[in-house]
Amino acid sequence: MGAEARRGPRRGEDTRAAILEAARGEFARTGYAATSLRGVARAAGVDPALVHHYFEGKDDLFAQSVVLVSLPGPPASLASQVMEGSREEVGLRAVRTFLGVWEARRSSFEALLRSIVTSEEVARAVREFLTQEIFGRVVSGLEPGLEEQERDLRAGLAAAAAMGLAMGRYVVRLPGVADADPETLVQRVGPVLQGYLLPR
Amino acid sequence: MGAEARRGPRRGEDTRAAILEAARGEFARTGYAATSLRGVARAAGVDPALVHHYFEGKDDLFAQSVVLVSLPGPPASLASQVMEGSREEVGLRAVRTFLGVWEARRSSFEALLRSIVTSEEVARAVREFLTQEIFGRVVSGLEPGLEEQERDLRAGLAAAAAMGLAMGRYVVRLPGVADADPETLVQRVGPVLQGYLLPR
DNA sequence: AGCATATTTCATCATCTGATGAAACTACTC
DNA sequence: GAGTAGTTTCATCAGATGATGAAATATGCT
Repeated sequence: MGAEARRGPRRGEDTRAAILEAARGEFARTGYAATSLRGVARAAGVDPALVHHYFEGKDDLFAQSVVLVSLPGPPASLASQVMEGSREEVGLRAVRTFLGVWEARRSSFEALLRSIVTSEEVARAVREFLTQEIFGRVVSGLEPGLEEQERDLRAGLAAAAAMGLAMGRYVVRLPGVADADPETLVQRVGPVLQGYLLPR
Repeated sequence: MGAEARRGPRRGEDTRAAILEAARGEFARTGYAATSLRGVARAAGVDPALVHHYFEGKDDLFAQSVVLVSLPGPPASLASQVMEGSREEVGLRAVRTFLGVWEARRSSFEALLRSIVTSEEVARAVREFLTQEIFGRVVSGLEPGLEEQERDLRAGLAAAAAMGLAMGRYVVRLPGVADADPETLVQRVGPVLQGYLLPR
């Protein structure tokens, strides 16, 4: 007998934080659509109703646990961080910046990555973020007055290269890419982004 | 009154094919985990039990509708198709070959792509296919006797670039990449794969 | 002490999921 | 025409899911 869980607060435990942490893990494992609130509750060792007590629903939980954490700051500062310095090394700086952000927030970034595919909303957000906020600004900054089609192509190819690197390293875990030293990747992939952003 | 659906065969309709087609569409929209057999049945305008009548279960349906169709033939022939020709244009041929296969089987390929993220099994299969069957062979063929680490890195980077292109074009639909003419992509991305596979 | 507030659990809903067995129906063979 | 095999629908199951409202408990305030 006895194993009935007592109700009421448990001292010294930050349940909300535990739920957030568990949610990040679940979203990172299976993506938005396949993650269940009950699964999150189970992973957090908590009653499912508690998840609803702290968050409005699945959308809100995803926003709080993943999206808010994935961004290190305002997008514009990311873009300008990439732009700052010599034109010949934009590519290197871009890869270095991204890898830095990704590695530092690995699990929430992985969750975001896995959710691109399951949720059209997330896909749209990532598309707009990458093309408008980041690479669009960078390309326009490097070469103002470029016609729209060429600008989109350059920004898109750079974004695709970045996504490929992310997918290969965190989702598919390609040997050689998943276990490479970050700076190795910067040296190899940097010139590629450079070529996309500022052809010859 | 009247609206009860009659049982028994419907002449002239290939129901199994309709289910396969609907399944491909659903898997392509939301990936393996988020696709339900009932959703497939609904999309095919068919009773859910019929899906079970024709297929063993979700795994089987996925295998029949997506996996079997995604491969144009034995992997080895894909690899040799890429190798055939001048060394200086392996990159171009690789991108051209892949884009050709993808465009021709777009919806089943999209389903595969979306399922990489939701199913660890699919991810493993894709990883092994890309690194061992395709780019592993290509790199080894181009430069035999390369040490394992370097071979994995080159193959992995090439695979990552290909996946990025696929994600950008079919899943995230980056403007500039999603709507580009295939040959434009070949011309821009080809040199990148070339650089990964055969550095300088 | 007593009271208010926030936290946690329980019980329950309607809905969806994959799955199965049986019944109705059609088309074909003899 | 009777019978058989294959196709389709229906009824139903157990389990999971998102969600809600109410009860129980602990903590902090006065």
